[in-house]
Amino acid sequence: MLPIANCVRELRAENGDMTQGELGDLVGVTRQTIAAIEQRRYSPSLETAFRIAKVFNKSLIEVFWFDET
Amino acid sequence: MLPIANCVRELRAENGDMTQGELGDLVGVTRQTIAAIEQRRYSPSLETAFRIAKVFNKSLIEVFWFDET
DNA sequence: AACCAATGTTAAAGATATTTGACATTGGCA
DNA sequence: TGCCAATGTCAAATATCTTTAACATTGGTT
Repeated sequence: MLPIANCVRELRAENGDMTQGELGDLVGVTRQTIAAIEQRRYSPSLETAFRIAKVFNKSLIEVFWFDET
Repeated sequence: MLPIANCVRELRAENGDMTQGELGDLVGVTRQTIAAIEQRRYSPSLETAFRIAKVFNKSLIEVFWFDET
């Protein structure tokens, strides 16, 4: 498993059941990229991480963090 | 210019004049990678950004930020 | 049951990050 | 002056992220 965890899926749910596609459009990436990030198949670029956090009005470190364990 | 700025060079100076090579060793990347990040030739991966911040006991967002302008 | 939106998933191609090895430049110090 | 460490820089190779296109699965609704 990649060392970086996130709560993107939860944030989508909390924000009016936003879909992966809608979030991708707001961030400027595809829905497959959002899916891969949520499933931790890879961690996003720093730029994509900043943009995702901004959509939810959160700081990057509230959305992404190092997963100890 | 890339949209993400950082204060890595300043942090190295504040921490006993740490060299690019020493920081690279601590982070697990090469000195060329540190040089490229400082010069904003590209922005690091999210993982590399987290590791750099940790070396200086800083939060990622204290070391890297979106450069408005 | 049939339909439809959302999500899972994969392969191939493209873009970007990182490494490796090499050589140039600079500044301090013996 | 000559040496040496630190940094700048470049090209080629490798790794990782992202896109595009396609098809499968799931769950809800009519």
